[in-house]
Amino acid sequence: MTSTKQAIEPQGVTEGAAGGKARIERAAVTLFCARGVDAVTTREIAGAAKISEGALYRHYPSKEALAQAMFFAVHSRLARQISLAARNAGAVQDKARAIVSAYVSVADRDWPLFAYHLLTTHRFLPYSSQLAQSPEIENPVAIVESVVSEAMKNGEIPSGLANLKAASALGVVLQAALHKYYGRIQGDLSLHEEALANAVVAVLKS
Amino acid sequence: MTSTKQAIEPQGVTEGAAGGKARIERAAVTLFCARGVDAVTTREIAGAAKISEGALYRHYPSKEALAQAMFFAVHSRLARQISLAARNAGAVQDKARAIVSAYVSVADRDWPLFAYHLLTTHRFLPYSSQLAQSPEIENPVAIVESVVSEAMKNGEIPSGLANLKAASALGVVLQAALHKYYGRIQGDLSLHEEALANAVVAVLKS
DNA sequence: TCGAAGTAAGTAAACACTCACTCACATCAG
DNA sequence: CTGATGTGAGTGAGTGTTTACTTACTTCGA
Repeated sequence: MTSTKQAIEPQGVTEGAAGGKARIERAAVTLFCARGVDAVTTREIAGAAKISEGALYRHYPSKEALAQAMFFAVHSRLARQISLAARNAGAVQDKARAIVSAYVSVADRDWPLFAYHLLTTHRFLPYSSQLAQSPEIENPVAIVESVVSEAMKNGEIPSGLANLKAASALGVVLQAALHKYYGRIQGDLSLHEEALANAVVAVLKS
Repeated sequence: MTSTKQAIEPQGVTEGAAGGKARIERAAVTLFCARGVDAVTTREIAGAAKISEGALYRHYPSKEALAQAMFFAVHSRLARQISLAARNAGAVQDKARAIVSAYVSVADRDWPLFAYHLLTTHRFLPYSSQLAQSPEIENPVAIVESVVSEAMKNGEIPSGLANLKAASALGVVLQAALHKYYGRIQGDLSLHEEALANAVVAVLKS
């Protein structure tokens, strides 16, 4: 138990010990959330992480690279978990519940990091299509859209605009997360997993 | 018809003619959306508005004041329309439909301005509680929460956490708007008013 | 002893904002 | 009608400060 890496998840960014790099990442994510990437200075990040400004550049070549790395750490984790959830279950309802479960568990596992992703998506999405690791399917939104689209073809849910329905379903969960960030909802998101899943299913069937 | 001011709404910010101030506002909102308030320079705004940097300061005392003014222009318009919608109708379903209608009509009336509001809410919400024009009720989110809360008391919808349900209901509409901004949904939001309203009602009843 | 991690003091560029001045256009006393 | 006076909007070249990033040097654990 002492040296085994416990590698179910590859010990994600910013989690675990308090090494210099981890402290930088935690400080950066918290500050970026509170004031926005562009308004936070490298001096502030270094100060909050209790290292000098120069040391920051031992770990990341630029502020932008740090901001990007933090974003894609959650983004790819989300994509992986959701893709898995979408593959496993059978009926749409089950897939929906599994996807909601994946979202809230990623959010609760590292809330500051998830909040950062939530608040800065529109800043980094352009990069996402540039990089295009997998053809397009490694994007949480795209995965949800394809699940909805298939369920419409199967006649499991009323047909309509898959894009729109996917957006609405996602919104149920993401806005709840946002309201948690604003302090309007307390406690772990997983406390509300049941209610959120029910709401998502209701949207899909509407 | 030639000289009457047609003043149903007080000819909102950035709408109408192409005067210097209006050009500044349109340019600023567009740039702020695309790259974020902090990343956009005053020189860029002036350039896009085809005036000099100095002229910008004849109309607004600072870049931040300009950004704030644009935000609260939509924020208060939204609050007014939603408050009206919430007051008029009787049953929750009707209120929900009226509120959705208010959202999409504000969004369609001046989409760039609405998109700016959508993308920068988390930046300006702190100010909103500082200013606190009306005790708290002039906030779109708070209005929706109180509608949900009352409907729960009346037994119109299953009881539960009003905050959570309000967030989920709002998410249905706001995420759809976001997806329109990302280009995943085309055309005016009002094209989807019916579908969105149905989804919101489904969430409330879930 | 060697390299990764840290420090303190830079530097050049970019930024928000200012300032002295111009200009087109009202207003209106003589 | 006309010339003086005022005004709101515009210009463009600054100004001081702040910023991301660099560099030369130190520390220290394996």
